[in-house]
Amino acid sequence: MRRRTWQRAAVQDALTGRYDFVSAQTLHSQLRADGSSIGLATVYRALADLAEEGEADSLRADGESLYRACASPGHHHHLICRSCGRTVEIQADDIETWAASTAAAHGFRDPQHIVDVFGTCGPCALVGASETP
Amino acid sequence: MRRRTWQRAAVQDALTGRYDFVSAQTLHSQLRADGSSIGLATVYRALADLAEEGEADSLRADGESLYRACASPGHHHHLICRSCGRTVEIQADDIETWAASTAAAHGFRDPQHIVDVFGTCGPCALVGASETP
DNA sequence: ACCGGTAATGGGAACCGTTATCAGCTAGCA
DNA sequence: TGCTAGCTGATAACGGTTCCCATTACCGGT
Ligand SMILES: [Mn+2]
Ligand SMILES: [Mn+2]
Ligand SMILES: [Zn+2]
Ligand SMILES: [Zn+2]
Repeated sequence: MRRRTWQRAAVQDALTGRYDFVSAQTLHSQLRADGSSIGLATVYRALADLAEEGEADSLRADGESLYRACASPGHHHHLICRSCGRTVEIQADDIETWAASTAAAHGFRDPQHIVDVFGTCGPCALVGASETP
Repeated sequence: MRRRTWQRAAVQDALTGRYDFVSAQTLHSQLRADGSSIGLATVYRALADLAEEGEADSLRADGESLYRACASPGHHHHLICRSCGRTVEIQADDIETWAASTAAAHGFRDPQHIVDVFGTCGPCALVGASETP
């Protein structure tokens, strides 16, 4: 069974309180700055568990894993600001059927797909690439 | 200017001689096994250069960069076998326009997208997940 | 409330892919 | 055939992640 610890709750709360994708190390720093004594390894474990349970989405960018507590419960994709990390959740049935039919057309079974769109969001485009509103 | 060394040629040849995505370390091991004295750092540099020149495509999987000498010169995506790495190059104009319009619809500029499909190819489905034909 | 077992924690070491360093080498050119 | 700037490769360093393991604390049973 999976025990409920204040550390897991803290990670989940910190994640839910953000609008962007965040790394384990960033989240750990934030928690420490807020006075928590949580360990880095625990943050890694909690995020991995949340992702496994479907409570968080994860993606890899710049060689690190980023996590986000998504509002949409089902399968969806992301439109992510390169500058500030602001994320929009995207539902696209066309993509789902395209991926499935493309795989089938080439004799590939059990298709999965990775679809992510990156760009510069409106606020970041105004302010310039350096700051992060 | 960029010099032409036997090391770069060896990396390019080794890459062209494969049908799958490979890591720098795997390619280095293969070259060494074939009698070459090429260094690991050189393989990393050569692959990075080939990718920059558009001679090779790269993607990240399981925390490592994989490279492939693609036949299609322009922008395209990949259908990749999880088991053996066999890769099919995919052209999908629908996806291109979808990604661009989705980004624009949410006020995101300079959109880029990552679209990869993974599955089990025909031969691998027959043989079972353990072997790699 | 009190155990007892057992999953979870956390600090540090280990791991692993990748990049930086730098002395020696060599492709390309006059 | 020399010059020289770019290239090579052994090794050290780096950064994110995972492992290790002694200690802690959650939780079901009493
Ligand atoms: Mn999808
Ligand atoms: Mn595309
Ligand atoms: Zn932004
Ligand atoms: Zn296959």
